Amino acid sequence: MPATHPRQQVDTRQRILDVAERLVQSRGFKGFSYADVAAELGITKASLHYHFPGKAELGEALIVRYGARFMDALEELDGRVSDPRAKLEGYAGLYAGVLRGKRMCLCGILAAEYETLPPPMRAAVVRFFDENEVWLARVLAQGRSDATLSFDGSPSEAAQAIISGLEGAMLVARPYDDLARFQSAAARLLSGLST
Amino acid sequence: MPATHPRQQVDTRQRILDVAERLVQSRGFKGFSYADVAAELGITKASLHYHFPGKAELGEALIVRYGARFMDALEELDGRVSDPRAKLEGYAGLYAGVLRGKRMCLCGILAAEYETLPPPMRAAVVRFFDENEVWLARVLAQGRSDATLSFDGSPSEAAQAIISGLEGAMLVARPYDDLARFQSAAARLLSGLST
DNA sequence: GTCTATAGGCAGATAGAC
DNA sequence: GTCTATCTGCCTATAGAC
Repeated sequence: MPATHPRQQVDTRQRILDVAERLVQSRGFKGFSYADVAAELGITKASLHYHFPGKAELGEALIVRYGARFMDALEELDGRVSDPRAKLEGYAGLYAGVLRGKRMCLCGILAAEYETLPPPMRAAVVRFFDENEVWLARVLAQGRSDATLSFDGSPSEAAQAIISGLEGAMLVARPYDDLARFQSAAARLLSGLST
Repeated sequence: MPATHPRQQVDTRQRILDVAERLVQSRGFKGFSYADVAAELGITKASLHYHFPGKAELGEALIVRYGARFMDALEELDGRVSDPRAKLEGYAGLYAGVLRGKRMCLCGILAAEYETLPPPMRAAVVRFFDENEVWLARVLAQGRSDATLSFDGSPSEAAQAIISGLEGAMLVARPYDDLARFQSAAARLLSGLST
């Protein structure tokens, strides 16, 4: 089966996304420029515009890819472990992995810049949080039904608290460059759900 | 007792800080410009540079004033209520008040932009979190000693979890423009500390 | 696909008159 | 203290050659 796109173009597109993703996760969407990405890849700014017409389209593509990868990781987690409690630990571990790379969650940092984002990017950020909430709520509901987890309120509410708790833990841990600070807060979040 | 500075200058300086503070809390530090502030106050950009030589100095002054006001509010809270549990609710209420004004915590949004901040601003952001942690840890220690609160680990660790939990709850609630979402997460954070 | 060249705008900042 | 005028630099984006 032939590739649907010329290989070189696809590779360049992915490399652009890789560099831009790292820059956004560390410096924010307004904190990086086409010039930054171009310089790092050894190409020109004009070439970037061939792959992504504008910064808004690049930003949207970043969120879509990031969200898809995150969902893939959650599916992989579903296949690997069945215990709800272990799934939650795996979920927190995904965040820890991001922070280990000195990065903030892409959608967490974009949430901070939400007011200045173009509407398509705003919608994609909210979609990311919604998808996470759905996955977490399912795990929480399962855990409650088999009595491995215990919590007040609806699974969705509890899921929202986990998401915001982990995002906040990343946000604050990063200035301190202190992974343990994140781990401590994350463990505390999940321990409240144990039976 | 005469004012140490001419009244008009002081007022202008405060009005600059007021406008800039609101802009940073909604759009971020890189999301506003001297032109924005000047236009809103009906003065010129050049006048702003008289009061604050550069954006870095303006930003630092913003954090210092914000932190001082926050600490004042905590002192007022200490004088008004004595029950540790009520103090924590009052603490979360301060965050809720900020969010009600469609704003993010100043230092929370600056934490997201941390990598791009000038060093003096970085130090001031960390100082803000540290001061909050000290206050919270004292309340938590008191609550544990009089058995009105219960938690694992050190008061400082628990304090860090509260700060990051509330910051994250604001961060995520804002794209949804949903105060209830924040309140739900905040209540869940504090309920885990009750006896 | 990638380049050179450039447009057009906005950013932070300064000089100097009043 | 505030103004006008201006500078320099970086930004996103486009035109058109190769």
